[in-house]
Order: sequence, then structure tokens, then C-alpha cells
Amino acid sequence: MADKKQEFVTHITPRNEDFSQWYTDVITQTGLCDYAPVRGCMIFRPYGYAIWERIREEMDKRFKETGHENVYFPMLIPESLLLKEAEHVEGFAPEVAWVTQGGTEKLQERLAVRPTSETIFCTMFSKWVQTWRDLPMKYNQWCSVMRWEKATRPFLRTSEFLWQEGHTIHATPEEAQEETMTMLKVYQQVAEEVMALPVYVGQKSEKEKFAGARATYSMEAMMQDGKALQAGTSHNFGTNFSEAYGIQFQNKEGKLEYAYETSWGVSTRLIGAIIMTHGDERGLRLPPRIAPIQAVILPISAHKPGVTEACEKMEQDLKAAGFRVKLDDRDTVSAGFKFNDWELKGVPVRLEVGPRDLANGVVTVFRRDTCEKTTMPLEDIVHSLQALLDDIQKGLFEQAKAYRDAHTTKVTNMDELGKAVETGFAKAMWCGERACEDEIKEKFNASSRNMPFDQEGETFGTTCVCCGKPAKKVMYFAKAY
RNA sequence: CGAGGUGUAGCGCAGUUUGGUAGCGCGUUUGGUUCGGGACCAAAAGGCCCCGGGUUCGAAUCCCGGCACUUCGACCA
Repeated sequence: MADKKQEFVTHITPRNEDFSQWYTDVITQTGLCDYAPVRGCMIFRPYGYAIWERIREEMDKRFKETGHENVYFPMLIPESLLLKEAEHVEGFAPEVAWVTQGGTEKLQERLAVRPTSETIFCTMFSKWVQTWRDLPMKYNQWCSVMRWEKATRPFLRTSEFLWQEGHTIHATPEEAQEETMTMLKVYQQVAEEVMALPVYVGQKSEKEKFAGARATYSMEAMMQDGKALQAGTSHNFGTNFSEAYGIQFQNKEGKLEYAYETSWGVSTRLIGAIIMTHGDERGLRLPPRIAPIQAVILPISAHKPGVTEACEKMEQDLKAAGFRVKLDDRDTVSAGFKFNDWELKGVPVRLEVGPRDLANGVVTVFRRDTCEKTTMPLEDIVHSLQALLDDIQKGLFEQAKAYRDAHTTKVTNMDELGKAVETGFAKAMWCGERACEDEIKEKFNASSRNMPFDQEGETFGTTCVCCGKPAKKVMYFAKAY
């Protein structure tokens, strides 16, 4: 009994014991990132950055398809530019880092390290736009921003973080609204189809919307501890910023009009979402479409005749077929170590080739999602791999969705709501008043997440879950990261 | 900003109550045997015990003052 071989060895704290510790264990042991010797900042190590590069690739592709162009703006924003839109200033002022000195000289005007770039984009838009013929302008920027957060957590909240911010201006409110929705859909598509993250999309409440926005929409993902993670936002500013920054154009009638603006963003937080959604007791599980390495090839007893050759050939064949594969030919660590290493790193498929496999003309296939080991004929592995990856991709999404659905509870009173947000999301009818949001926050430390677009068919109550007055909206409530 | 906690080898920690040669596990280096689930044996390297002051013959340990990190609140993508 006692000498029964352990199938795998882990140094990871179990998820259900201490989810926070589990998260920390996973990200440090997989070598995704490291804590930087800078307050609240983290360092992306190669494997972690590779995941971000994959996200960028997938996003960029869709941004281009929807008619956007990439640009780059400065990191520093003069204080005077930042101060023009009152709500925006109020929202971001507490977390702006300032540059006050250049070289040996104290600056006349402080420079903000951008917490987001609406202000500087708007400043330039006001110079660039003259006529309706200049519109729309649809730009995107990949960069890092800085927010002096009080409490930080790798990927989810760091002082400096990598993101993309899209900024567009349009001639009509309809166009701006369409843009806002289009980009939300792009986000949802990448989240669900590429990262296998089921998300609830919907509109934010007045309380939770972006500082300076007329309307904010978000996608909310559920982590395995039942908490919500805002995984992406899309904002419609109307003419809020245009008026503050003087973005005017001559319309077809020759009259001056304010332009309609949007912005939208996702960040490296998505990596945190992938970890906390798909991770398990052995570490990371990466959906094949986002995984930097889709399959790792592991020679077993590489010194035996034919093993290395077979592995190298398989690597070439798979690469030629367009798969992202890696041949792990390290001779410095044991096979057992490699098994654990790649499982920890979440590589979807492991292909083992040893003397025994060669003799049988097969390859031993391990799938990370279910941790099942099977064998497949070596000669048609190129064809079987695609089907396997598709199956894993689908499986991870289904599993995450099943978890989310099982932890989303329709509630009709405060007791039920309080109970629901202990383990997941509460779906409730809400009167639309801030006071009720505040009370729910006060009592349960839960906030409103968003209001689903599909509000019809929700007949589980006509009164507000909190105050009992007539309800106006279906709203998700949850504890949030 | 409010309330806790922690600073000792690269990492994780013990030692502090009761002052007396600086410890353990993992990792690292070297040599050998291994290699189909984190291998084993042997040897070795590695420390301003967070900083400053005090008490003492003697301080990681006691006292005073800093600083840093961290957990939970408040704030946020």
C-alpha cells in the first residue's frame, strides 16, 4: 500500500484548501512570471509572455478585420491634458503616478504616467478631425499603463500592466454604439472560442461604469472560487470627451458637431482568468488555441536506437502541418521530471515515444485536460492531433461553462443573494438604484457585475431583490477580483 | 488609510518564550550509478539572522525607533 507509486507529484496547494495560495503556487512554479523588485510590478518570464503574445495575435487579427489600425502614443501625459474631463479625473486621480523631475530639473508641469490614454487620444483627435469625411477614426494601441494600486496580485492587479486600448471616433451616436457592441463581441469571441472562457456580457451599472463613460459594457468570467473577474470592457462615451477636448467636425450640412467616441480594452488580466478558470491540482491547463506550445514531444530512453530520430521526424512533420510543438530533448532531467514540468505548464498534449512505442508503431498520447493516457498509431499522428486538440478545446470550454452555470443562482431575496455570492454569481432583479448596490456591497461584499442583454424571459421576480420596489433590470451580483 | 501577520542561505521554513559556536528541507556545484511518472549515493559551496540605536562579558533571541513585504477590509481592469 504505502509503496504504491504516486502517479504524479505536486507541490501545489490544493485549490479547495486555499485558492489564493493555489494561484500563487501555480504561477511561480510554472515560471510564468516573477515578482519584480518594484512596487506592485511583475516580470513576465518567457512562457508567460508567450501566452500574452498569443492573445495579442488573436486580438490583433480581429481588430484588423473590424477595420482598426495600430498606433502608439506617449507614456507621459501633461497634467493639464488630464484635467479636462471632470468625471475622468475624479475616477483616476487617486491612482496616478507622477513624474515631477527631468534630469536635475524640477518640472514646471507634472507629467502623469498614463493610467489610460483617453485624454491624449482626444487631444490628438481634436487636431486631426475637421470634416465628416475624416470619420470614423478607429485606432488601437498596445502598451502598458500604470495605476498606483493599493493592493496588487500577479496578472489580476499590478501597478504596471500590459494591455490594448482601442479609441475610436464617429460621426453619429448609432455608429459609436455599434462600434462599442462590435468590440465587446470580438472580446467575447476570443474569450470563448480561443481561451475557452465562458463569459457573461452585459451593461455595467452607473456605479460601476468607467469614469467619464455614458455607458460601459463588460464581459465577466467566473473563477473557480466563484468570484467574478471583469475580463474586458467596452465604453461608449457619447460626446462626453469630445465636448471636454473640443473634438468637432463639420457635418454634411456644414454645421459643427461633436464627434462620438468609444474606447475598449483588455489586459494581461486575461492570463489570470485562464489560470483561475482552467487550472487544476497539477497546475495550468491551457486551451490548445491559446497555448504557445500545443504539444510537447518527449523521447523516452533517448539513447536507445531510433528514439531520437523518430521524435525529430515527428517534430518536423507536426511543425510542417502548422502545429506549435516542442521537442523536449533535455538530457539533464529525468522523464518523470519532464512529465510533471509540462503538466504544470499546461501543455495540452504530450507525445511520448520510447522503445516500446517504436516496437508497436505507436505514440503514447497524454491529454492534459483529462490526464488520460492512450496510444495512437505513429504514422497518422499528424491527423489525429488536430482532432484531439479540438476535443480538448471543446472540453475545457464545456467544463468551465458547466461550472459557471452550476454556480449561477437566480435569487429573489437578500438571504438567497448572500448565500449565492459565497460560491458564485447571483442573478437577481434590481430596481436600478445605487442605494441597493451599496447595501449589497455593505452586507455581502458583492458588487453588481453587469446586466445581460437578453432581459426577456426572466420572470423570477418583479421586485428588487434588495428594496422590494418594482424591478427594472436583471443584474448579476458577485464578489469580484 | 484601518486591523492583523512576517522579515534568518536562491526558495520554503525552524531557532526567539528561557541570550552562549548559524540550523533543516528543497534547489545549486562536483563525481558515480540511473532514465516509461518530480531518481539514488557520496562530497561540496552558499549567511551584514531587514536597518539603526540601546542593554549585556556576550544579542537572530531582550528593549526603543525605522523600513520592507504580506493577509483581510476600503479603492480598482
